[in-house]
Amino acid sequence: MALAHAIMTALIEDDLSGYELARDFETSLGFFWQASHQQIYQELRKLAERGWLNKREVNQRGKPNKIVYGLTQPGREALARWVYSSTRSRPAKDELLVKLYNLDADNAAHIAGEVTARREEMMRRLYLYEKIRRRHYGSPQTLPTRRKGVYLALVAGIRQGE
Amino acid sequence: MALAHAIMTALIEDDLSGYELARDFETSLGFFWQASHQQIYQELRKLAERGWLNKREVNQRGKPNKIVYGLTQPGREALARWVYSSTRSRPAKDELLVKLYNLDADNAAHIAGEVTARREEMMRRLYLYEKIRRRHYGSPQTLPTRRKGVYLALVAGIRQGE
DNA sequence: CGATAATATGCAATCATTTGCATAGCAAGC
DNA sequence: GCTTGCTATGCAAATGATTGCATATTATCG
Repeated sequence: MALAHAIMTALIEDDLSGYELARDFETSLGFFWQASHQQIYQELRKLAERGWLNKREVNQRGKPNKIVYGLTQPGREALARWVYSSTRSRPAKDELLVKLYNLDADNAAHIAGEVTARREEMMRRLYLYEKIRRRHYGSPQTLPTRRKGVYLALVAGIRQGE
Repeated sequence: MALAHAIMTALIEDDLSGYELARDFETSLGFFWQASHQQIYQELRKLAERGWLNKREVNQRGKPNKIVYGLTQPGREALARWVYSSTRSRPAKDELLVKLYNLDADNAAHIAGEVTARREEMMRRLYLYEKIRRRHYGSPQTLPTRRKGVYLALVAGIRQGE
């Protein structure tokens, strides 16, 4: 049930709609936990039913209305408990590395192309994360505790990407 | 359908039983694609039905009989085609980094413990992979093409682990 | 002889995730 | 007026993966 907790984590500081969550999951937290909008919408409803999130509809001008979710007290408590649960390290599944096991003279050019594409995508991502780090985490020692954790996750993500 | 192709990849050079595959998936290829024995047994039967693998029962002394699977010619062709299909980069889901977003004074010690455990596990793994690299991939330039690919995957895995 | 452990395979239920489709409001540009 | 694109939410079906259980053979140790 880690998606639920990833969503709640994204809601620690701000209330967000499903659409906003899905968008944010492509950056920031999405570096460590990706989810499609279908998954997110479903999970949000489940979490609201369970009482871990509250929902309110927000009327907007120029845009369709949205449903904004926020952490409830029981939600915050469940999240705090989850941190103490045992972490199962999900495997990093990577098709590209499996393809490398199939390298031969015929497919070498294709695989090299895929590796290049992967590297370029990662470089774009690293550029974005580096920018975030400089802008928001310039002096990590002075950050409040929770933000230090986010900083560490960011640095870990950058290292891994490199 | 990447599990199917990961399994076939594991069978490129050697015929293996489900049990042996499951064991191997904990090392080598399993660094890039993990699967439980239930998944593997099911997938093996599906692949055999589709004609991509052949199966034969092997009587053993001192152990229960096993069913050994091998790549058929259609299987090899399907695998070769798969290499050219587009790679969807599966996200690296990592609960531990999500937990870091929840860092506070209360849980800091617990999270630090989990980070340490992760690092130690990774160090053990890196030690193993380093050993494999030295023993089997000492002079990568002289390897046949396919083994060069495996070498590159190994190095990528080591770098990522570090 | 009994317990334990490794080998070896499998079913059934549930949960997680993806894929494909569907709808709808409004803005901006042609 | 039409198309395109972004915002916003959702259903249904299929696939992928985990969890819990079940079974059986043989070796080894006490």
